[in-house]
Amino acid sequence: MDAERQKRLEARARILKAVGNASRLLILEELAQGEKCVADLTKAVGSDISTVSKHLSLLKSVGLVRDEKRGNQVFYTLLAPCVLNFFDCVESVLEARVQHQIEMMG
Amino acid sequence: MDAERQKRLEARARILKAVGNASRLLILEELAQGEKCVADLTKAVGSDISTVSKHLSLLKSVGLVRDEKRGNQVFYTLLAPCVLNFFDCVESVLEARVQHQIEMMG
DNA sequence: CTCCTATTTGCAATATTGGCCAAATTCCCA
DNA sequence: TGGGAATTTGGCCAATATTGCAAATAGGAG
Repeated sequence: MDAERQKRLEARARILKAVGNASRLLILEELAQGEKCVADLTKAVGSDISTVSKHLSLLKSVGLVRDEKRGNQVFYTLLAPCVLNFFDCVESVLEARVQHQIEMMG
Repeated sequence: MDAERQKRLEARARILKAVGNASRLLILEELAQGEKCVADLTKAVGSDISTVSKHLSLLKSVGLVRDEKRGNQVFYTLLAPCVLNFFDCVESVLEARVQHQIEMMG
């Protein structure tokens, strides 16, 4: 595979990989409702705050969210709401899988 | 986070994770042109055929592709072309990132 | 300045992934 | 039945990812 294509695919993969994690998906869902601070997101996710902070920093590094410090808290905002459209496609894949499993049983 | 939501998010994450890898993205792009056998995909990807076979089996396990044995070769088909729509969103994120970097420099 | 709160960073432990090689499997053809 | 080609599977290793704890940092209030 040529190097140019390789680079392009790796750039894409980096973003998609960021979305391929349950905790980060939860964070994105929460942020879809509007900006949230790290503490709020930590409550929602249920892991250590340092873990959540790292997830956020990853999402930020790929450009999916933005952070803004106000007082001593940091608020995160969803930058690419289009990622939420992924989910329709993903759901359709899940449903097709279930359908397929039912057929296999019959 | 409640267990139901957790499960739903993990199911989604599994699918998205499958897409978050450069080799697998390449495979999906190739399959977007029509069905291909493992050997053809191996040529395109450039890793060992056993590696490509494992990528394919992962893509199949999450329901993104289907396989069909004909003779002694196995042909893979893209089942969820909607994943290709992800890429527009991903591209927009990439471009926004570049834009942001330019602003930072100015 | 000092304390308190919110967040990030460094570190170590553990888990997962991606890759290759070798062996097993499957199917065709003689 | 035996051999050869295509693919999958198992084993193993290196690289990467995920997590929590503890320490560092940044900001606001007194």
